[in-house]
Amino acid sequence: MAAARKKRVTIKQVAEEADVSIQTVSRVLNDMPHVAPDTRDRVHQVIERLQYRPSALARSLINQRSMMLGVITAGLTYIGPSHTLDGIASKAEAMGYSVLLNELPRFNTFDFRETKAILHGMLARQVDGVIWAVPEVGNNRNWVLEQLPNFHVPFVFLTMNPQPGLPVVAVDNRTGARLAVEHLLQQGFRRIGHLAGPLVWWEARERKAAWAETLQAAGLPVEERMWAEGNWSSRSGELAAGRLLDQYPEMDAIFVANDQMALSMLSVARTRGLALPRDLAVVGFDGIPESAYFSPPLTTVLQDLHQLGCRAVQQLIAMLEDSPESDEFEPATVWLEPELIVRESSIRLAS
Amino acid sequence: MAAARKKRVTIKQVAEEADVSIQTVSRVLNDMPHVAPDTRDRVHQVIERLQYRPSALARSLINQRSMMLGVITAGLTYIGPSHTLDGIASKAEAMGYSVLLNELPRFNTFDFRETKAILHGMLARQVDGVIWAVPEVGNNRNWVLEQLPNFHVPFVFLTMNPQPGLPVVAVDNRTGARLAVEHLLQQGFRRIGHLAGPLVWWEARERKAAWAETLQAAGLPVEERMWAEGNWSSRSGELAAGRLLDQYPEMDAIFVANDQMALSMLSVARTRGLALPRDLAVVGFDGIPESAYFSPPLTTVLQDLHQLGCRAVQQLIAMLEDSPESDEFEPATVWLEPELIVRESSIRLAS
DNA sequence: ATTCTACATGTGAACGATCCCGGTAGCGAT
DNA sequence: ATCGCTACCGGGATCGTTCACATGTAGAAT
Repeated sequence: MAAARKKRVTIKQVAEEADVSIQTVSRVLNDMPHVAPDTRDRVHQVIERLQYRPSALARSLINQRSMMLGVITAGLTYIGPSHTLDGIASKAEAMGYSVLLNELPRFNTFDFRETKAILHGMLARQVDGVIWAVPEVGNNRNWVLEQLPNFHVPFVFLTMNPQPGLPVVAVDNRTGARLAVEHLLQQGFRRIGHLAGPLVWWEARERKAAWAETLQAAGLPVEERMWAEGNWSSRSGELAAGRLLDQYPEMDAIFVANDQMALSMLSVARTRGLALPRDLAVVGFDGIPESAYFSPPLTTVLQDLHQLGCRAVQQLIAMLEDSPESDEFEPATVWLEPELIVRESSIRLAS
Repeated sequence: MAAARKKRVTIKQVAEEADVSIQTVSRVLNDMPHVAPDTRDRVHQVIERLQYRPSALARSLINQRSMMLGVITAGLTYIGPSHTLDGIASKAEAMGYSVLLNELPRFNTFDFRETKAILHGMLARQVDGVIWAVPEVGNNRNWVLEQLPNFHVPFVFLTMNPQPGLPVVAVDNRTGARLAVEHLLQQGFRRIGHLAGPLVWWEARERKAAWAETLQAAGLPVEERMWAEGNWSSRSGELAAGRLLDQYPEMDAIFVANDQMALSMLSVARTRGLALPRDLAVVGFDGIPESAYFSPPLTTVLQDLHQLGCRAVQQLIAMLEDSPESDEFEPATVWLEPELIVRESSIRLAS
C-alpha cells in the first residue's frame, strides 16, 4: 500500500522530547564535544525512539555541500557505459557520496538545449561536482567546454581526447589497439585489416589510428580498402564485415574495434566458408565476458571500465576536498592501460 | 581547471538588483499573477544578466517535495539491470524528475545493514518515491517489506513475485518460457531439456516452472536429469551444458534461461560434434542484440526491460501525484508480456 | 572571597526559497 | 468625497539544519 505520508520527525521534536535545545541535539548528531554524557544518552534514546533521521536537504542548504555527485551518461543500453556507471556508483557510495544520474538521450545527434537543461537541473540541485561520462561523439563536448567557466563546480571528463588543464580519465585506446595488432604481427600475419567503429567517436578514431601506425611501424602498407566502418552494433558489423571481405580478399587477420562487431565478423566469415582462425584471425576490443564463448573464443583487448568509473570519482572528490578554496588543482589526465587477452581466434596454426 | 567556486547567485540579489522584493521575483519565477508586465520584464532581465538559477535544494525544503526518485539497483554490469535503468532514467527525465541512484553491492549475499544505510540515505535526501529494482534473490526483499511501513514514501517493486497490496512491475516470465517451449513442441521436438538460471532468483524459478508445466501439459514427462542449473554467466553455462548433455544424451532441444548461457550451450554442443540445430535445437531468453549473430542465430524470448523501467516510473509518479493525501492507491501489478523471436537455432530441419 | 577556566547549554541568525496575509495605489460607482 | 474592489507589491514566518556567540555553572587557583 502507498505508505501514509506522516510528517517527518524534525530535530525540534527531538529537542522538545529530550528537554534540551535544538543546538544540543545537533551537537549529539555530529559528535561534537560540550555535551554531558547523560544528556547525550538521553538524546540518543529519543532519537532512537522517534526514529529520527536528520534531513540531508536542510544540511546541504546550510553547509553548502550536498554530498551528491552529478553523473551525466549516455547509451546505458550499451555494456560499456553501464560498466563505467557501476564503477562510479560503487566508488561514490564507498566515499560517502550519492549519485544524481542523468542520461543524455540521443547522444549521437547532439541537442544543445537538452544538454543545457539537464546540466542546469543538476547544478540547481547543488551537486558538488560533475562527471561527464558521455562518449565524445562529433562535437557534442564543445558546448560543455565553452560553458565550463560558468559552472562553479569541478568537472571530470571521461573517455575523451585529453586537453591541457582539463581533468580527464580515459582508457589508453592507442596502446590497446597497438597490443592487438602487434600480437597479430607476432603470430606471423601480414595482411591485417581493420573493422572500425563510427569515426565520429574519439575512441574509434584512436583505435584506427593505432592500427594504421602499428602496421606502418612494421613497414607494412596501409590502404583504404583494408578497413571498413561500422557503428559498434553487431548488425552494422555484419554489413561492414561483408564489404571488407569483398574489398580486401587476401586479408588473413583483422582487428575489430569492439567485441560485438567481432562476433558478426566471425559469423560472416564462417558463412563464407572460411575456417577460423586458419583462414582469418580475429582480435576484438572490450573484453566482454561472452567473448570467451564465441566460436572460436575471441582474442580481445580488455578495458576495465569499472575501474575507469572508480578513478573518475576519486579524481573528482580529490578536487572537491583537497582544495577547499585554492582554485588550482593539478588536472592531470589519468590513463588506464588495457590488457590483451589471447584466445584461439588469433592463433596462427601450422599450415 | 577547477572552476572557481564563486558564491551562488540568490533570489535576494536578483531582488535588490531589480529593485523589487524577493516575493516579486518569486512570482516571476513561478509565473504567478499580480506582477506588472514591465516589472516582470525587468526581473527577467536581471535574472538573465546575473545568470540566476533558483536553488532546487531550498525549493525542496520549503515545498516538501524534492522531485527526485530514489532508484536502488544491483548488478549494473549485467545487461538486464542497465536496460531497466535506461528506461527509468529516460522516463523520469521526461516527467520532470531526477534520479538518485544507489547500487547494492553483492546482492546475492544480502547484507541487512548495508541496505538499511543506503535506504536511509535516500530517505534523508527526501526522495519523493523509491523504485526497488534489485532482482529478487533469496530473501533479500523480506527486510525491505518488513520495514516498508516505516518509510513514509511510495515504493514500486520491480521483477518480483506479486504480492497483494504491493505495487509491482514485472515481466511475465512464465508466459515467456511457455512461448519458448511451445514453439519447440510445435517444431516437433519432444525431448526438451532446460538450462536454468540460479534458482534462488525468482525469475529463474518462474522460467523453470513454466518449462515443466508446459511439458506436462503436452503429456510429456519431466525428470530431474532433464535440467541443470547455471548462474546466468556464460562460464557457468558452459559447465552446466556439459553436465546436461551427459545426463540427458537423447535431448533434442533445450530451453536456456538466458542468452549468455545459450551462447555457451551452442559452443559446447558444437565442440561435442553436434550439428546445430539439426541435433540440438536451442531457445534462449532475454533477446540481447548479439543473439542474432550467434551461430546459428539464436531463437530467444525478448523482454523489453527499457519498457519495464518506464512503467515503473509511471506507476510511481501516479502514486505520488494522484493521491496527494488519500492514502489508498490501487497497487495493481503491471505485467509486461515478452515476445518470441524465432531464428535458425530452433528450426527443425527435414531429416 | 574573588577571579579564572572549562565545560555545558541556549539564543539568534543564516542557508535560499515559498506562502499567508496585510498594505498601497488606482479607478469606477455611489 | 467616500467606499469598495482589484491589481500590484512587500513583510514576516517557515522548511530543518548548523554556526557564532552569549550565558550559566561548577571547581580550581589566587
